[in-house]
Amino acid sequence: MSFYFYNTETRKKELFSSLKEGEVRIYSCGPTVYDYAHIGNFRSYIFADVLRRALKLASLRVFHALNITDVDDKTIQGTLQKKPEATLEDLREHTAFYSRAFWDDLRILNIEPFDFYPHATENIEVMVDLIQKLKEKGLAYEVDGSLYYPIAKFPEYGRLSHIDLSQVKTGTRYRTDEYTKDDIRDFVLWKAEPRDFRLAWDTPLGHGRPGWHIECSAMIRRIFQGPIDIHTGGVDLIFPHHENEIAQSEGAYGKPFVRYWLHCEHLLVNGRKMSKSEGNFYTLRDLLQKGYHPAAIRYFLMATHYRQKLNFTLAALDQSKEAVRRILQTYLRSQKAKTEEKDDKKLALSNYREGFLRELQDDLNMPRALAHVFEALRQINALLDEKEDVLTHAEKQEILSFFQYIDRVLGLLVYAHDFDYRQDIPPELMELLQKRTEARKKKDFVLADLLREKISSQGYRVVDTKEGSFLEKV
RNA sequence: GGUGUCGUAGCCAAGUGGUAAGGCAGGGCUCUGCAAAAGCCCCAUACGCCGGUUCAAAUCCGGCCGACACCUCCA
Repeated sequence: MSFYFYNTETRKKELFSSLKEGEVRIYSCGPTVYDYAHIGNFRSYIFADVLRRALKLASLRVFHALNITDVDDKTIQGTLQKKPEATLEDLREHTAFYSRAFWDDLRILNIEPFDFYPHATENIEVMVDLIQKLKEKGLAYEVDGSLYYPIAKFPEYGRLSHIDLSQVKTGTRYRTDEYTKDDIRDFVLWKAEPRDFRLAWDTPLGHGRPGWHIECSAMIRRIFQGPIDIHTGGVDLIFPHHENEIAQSEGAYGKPFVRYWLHCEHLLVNGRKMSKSEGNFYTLRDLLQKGYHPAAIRYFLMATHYRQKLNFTLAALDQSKEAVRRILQTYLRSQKAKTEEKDDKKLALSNYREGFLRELQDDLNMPRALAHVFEALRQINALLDEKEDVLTHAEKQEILSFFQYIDRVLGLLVYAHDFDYRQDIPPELMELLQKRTEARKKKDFVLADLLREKISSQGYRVVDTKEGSFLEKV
């Protein structure tokens, strides 16, 4: 069994093979740390997470980098706003704040740590080297100290985004006369800054700072020393960002750069792209504050196929929570099941397990993978019903190992505790429950129901089972 | 204007030539003093509209309608 991925460059689902057998090198475009990331951004990181987890589930070794853009117009602007005389140290402080917020968010969403987190500001030299290489090859020209890439000299420019350059609009959306570039579609490699501007570096290229696109090309080179297998990002990066990366990397090294380009579709709000500039975004913090659970958010973001636009609504988040609850409820129930001394086994989950992986291998078809999970849940619950929560060791093992297996990709079990409501009950409520139990024994149902209402008014519900009564926080 | 994507049940969402996965909601049942919770079962003759190809189409082709995205910083 092998993976198939939809490659943006060929617009086809292709059989995946890595450069080095058994190993996969991935680079995912990460955040610019000028503000809190919104959950649309996180869709793309969850996608990267699911990708790496799926590859690992299939026993491949993954080397995965996520870059942190910590210098650009926005980070500089933010720093200067706080302190007009800001230095690079201030820039670092400013971006460190949002970096930390970003790490927190990744952890909250249970996104596995990546292997490399290259920061742009820590790779200035590498970028300078790359730009110099481009200069040597005649793939950079200077205007007023800044360096630009002449796309006319890279004949394959446009092959990723399938943009026909002759069709690109000119004159209407650009005011051509404002540009000093030879061709308005050329992009900047190095931006020269005035001597007294302190948020810049002194390099052999002069005093200035790198253009945005160069960082990915340079850092990929530094980390992987050559071509990579998979490059991911949101669809909005296809053009021009990734197109420019290709021009830079292949232009400089004359070798293929990326084997498979995978792009994740946008998260929408009311049918429109969630974005900072539109102002229609939610951060993870916003949603947590509204009381939504990280597990519901993680599930919501990964349950739809990554190449499908996904419309965000709070109602959809509620639906996701119910789905997660169902998964975790069954997990907890299985975990709590008693065992009996028999060695027969009345269920086999291997079909679901194999189906789960098979669907993921088909271009990460998570909706189908999840369908297998829910079908398995039905089997498991039916067995637990039939055997009144007493399983054989073999059965319990089969079930728990199934959960462990799917969770290597789903990453939901860490939240199970939060869905196990029967804990941390205030003592006074336990007393009321006790009184109710006594009332029921005496068949004083009027009093019992009164006590139940009292408890529920406190935000807890009474759950009667064969083993006795419990309280759950609603 | 160029390049693409999408339109499937009340909602979310797979399927892309062989007769509609899954989730949420809803209904029924089991359990219960009654409830609740939980579980099980049921729930689209139908895939935006109109034509065409085919033994067979949600799936391929053509047209139309609607929505969105990229072409500008953006995951």
